[in-house]
Amino acid sequence: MARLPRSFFARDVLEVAPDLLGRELVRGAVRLRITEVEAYGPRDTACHAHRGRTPRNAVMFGPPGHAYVYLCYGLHWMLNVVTNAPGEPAAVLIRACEPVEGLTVVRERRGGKSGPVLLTGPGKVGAALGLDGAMSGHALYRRGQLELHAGAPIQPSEMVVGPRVGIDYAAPADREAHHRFAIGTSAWVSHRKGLAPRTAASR
DNA sequence: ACAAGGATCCTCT
DNA sequence: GAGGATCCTTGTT
Repeated sequence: MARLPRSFFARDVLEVAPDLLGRELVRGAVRLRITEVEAYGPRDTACHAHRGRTPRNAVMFGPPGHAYVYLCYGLHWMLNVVTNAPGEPAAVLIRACEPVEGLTVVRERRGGKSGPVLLTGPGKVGAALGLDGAMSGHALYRRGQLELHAGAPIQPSEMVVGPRVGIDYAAPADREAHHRFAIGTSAWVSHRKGLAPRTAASR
């Protein structure tokens, strides 16, 4: 299966995020279909980069198509995909996936669990892929340790949207913005209550 | 050099 | 629904 080209990522984060649904993350024997994402962009107080460039978030200011991996709460590694033009910090957080291949390895990395609890949450996705800080900055469009394959994009009618999770520190408008996107028909989605079909008015 | 807090997860109740 | 785990990043002294 084909990797997504670098040009795929060189668009606005709000365009790339929903387009990542149905795409596939590949690391070794593990292949995961993306089911839920969140967009974090420039002029967004929920984004790690909103106060400017720091050692941690520098990757977000770099070229699109690279992984931004960071440690959350001291123990969870989170995977983001950098978008937009260089100098314009933005990234898509991968919040949930559905296993396609390598379920045995995923179970091992996730403490022997099974079912949606395996992969519904950004820390779980990071664990299932065996990620850590060494993967931050890695180019996803090249052949390598971690790749992003084209898979199959979803139908617009399958998509549900809602506010992002765990960003109480952000400005009200950013907290309420519907920047979370998921596959409504999938069981592999976290915090489903906050999600609903996109209305005509919100497009 | 220090203190505060975090884009979460798991286990209990 | 609540609380602890666990440690890095950041802003401040």
